[in-house]
Amino acid sequence: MTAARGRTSRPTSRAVSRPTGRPPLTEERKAEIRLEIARAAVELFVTQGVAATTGEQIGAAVGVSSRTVWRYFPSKESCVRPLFSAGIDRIADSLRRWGPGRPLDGIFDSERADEDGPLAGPDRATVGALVRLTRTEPGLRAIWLQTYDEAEPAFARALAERAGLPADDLRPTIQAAMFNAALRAAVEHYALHTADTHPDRTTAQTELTETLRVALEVAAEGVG
Amino acid sequence: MTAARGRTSRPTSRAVSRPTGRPPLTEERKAEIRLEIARAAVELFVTQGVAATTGEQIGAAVGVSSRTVWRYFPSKESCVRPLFSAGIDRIADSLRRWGPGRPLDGIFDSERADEDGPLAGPDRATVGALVRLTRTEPGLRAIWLQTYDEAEPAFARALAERAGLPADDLRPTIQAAMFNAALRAAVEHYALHTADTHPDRTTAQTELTETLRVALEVAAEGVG
DNA sequence: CGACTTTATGTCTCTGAGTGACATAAAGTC
DNA sequence: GACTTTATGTCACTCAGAGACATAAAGTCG
Repeated sequence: MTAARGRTSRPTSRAVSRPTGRPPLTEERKAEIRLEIARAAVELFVTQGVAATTGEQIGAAVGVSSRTVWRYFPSKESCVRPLFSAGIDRIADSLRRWGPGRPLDGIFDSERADEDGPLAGPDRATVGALVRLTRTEPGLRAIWLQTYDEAEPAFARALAERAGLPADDLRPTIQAAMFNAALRAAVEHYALHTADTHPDRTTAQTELTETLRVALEVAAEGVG
Repeated sequence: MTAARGRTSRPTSRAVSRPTGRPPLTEERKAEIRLEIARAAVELFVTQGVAATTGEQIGAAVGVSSRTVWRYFPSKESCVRPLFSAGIDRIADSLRRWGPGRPLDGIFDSERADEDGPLAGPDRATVGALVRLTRTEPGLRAIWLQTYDEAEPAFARALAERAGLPADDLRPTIQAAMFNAALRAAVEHYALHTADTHPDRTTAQTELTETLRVALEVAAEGVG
């Protein structure tokens, strides 16, 4: 197992006089392990299907017992979440850093969408396949939706702040849901229609950026 | 058990010479049973929490074995779906009957939203409580999201048709997702903020209609 | 009425997800 | 090496959910 065995990294900042003993895993290390389990799970889900893969198999693929898998993830399907949430987290960060008064449609190009957008990173192709799997695997679909759903309150807060409204106001709440849904639909559309037609990475990324640009445009226009 | 026992209703139109034997349950009868199980499940979920209620208990509450519960629903949490989907189905019907060229914001008032809108019907209060439960019960949240998610393709087709575009075009797909999300967010906001402040039925319904009107307005405006 | 047929539900059994309790190993301090 | 804390493994358990089969319900036809 390349993953979960031992190997505590040094915590950078000393907490105020921690008692002696084995130092706990850093959050970074935990995230690494989670990601390793996630990749193994996706590999199995794609090749065998979700129902046919057991927690035991997922653990074995990383050299870990099933019990440990459940310590890192609350359910079998949720093992894919780190792959899903990476892209959304980048968008949420972009939105958070975005100042008030500026139009939303500047988010991606200013933030180097080619590298930082959703579906970026080393798992681009994997996540694409995973999103496609969402169509046939209801359990994965649920995780996919849940991942976006959990980002929604943060969007709502940001939009409410920009508009100078209370955080639980109806309008920014609805706008956040719409913004979120537009992004999700765009990523899905990309994964389903244009992903595998462009094996070349840069072309594919350009397509994705264009798709997201349309999403922001439609979000700004509204549904007529 | 008031529910699932026997009692086949007469199929209205004879299928072309069905062979002899016990007639199958009509779809209406099946829907009745599903609804009865759903109500019992919600009752238990609200009072005990989801984790604490077993399939056996749900079945017992309707006088049916757990095996039968799984014949009507694929999972414990999905027992609540009939309550959730009723409102969305009404909206989908409204949208389907809506002619091309007309603005979306006429949907509800013309369709007597007070009686036919989401959260209408005898289960109005129950569904409100259920939507609130969604905040603390991830399993129910997943069903709630899934219910709306499944309505999305129909919305996308309707919008694509209105715009004279192919069904899988990017823009109507995104618009459908936004429209859907706006409705969902509005219903949630209503259930969380204004539902129990108006125990009076008509006042509550008026509030809901107003909330939905805002949702359609925001959907039409877009997120600025 | 009873023989026959089809459907709905119950019973039994099994796999696997997920949890809690406890044992053991890893990785540090003194 | 003694001691402490954390991470993981092992074992035992509950329950969700599915498959196989038996039985009951509800009809038709003689």
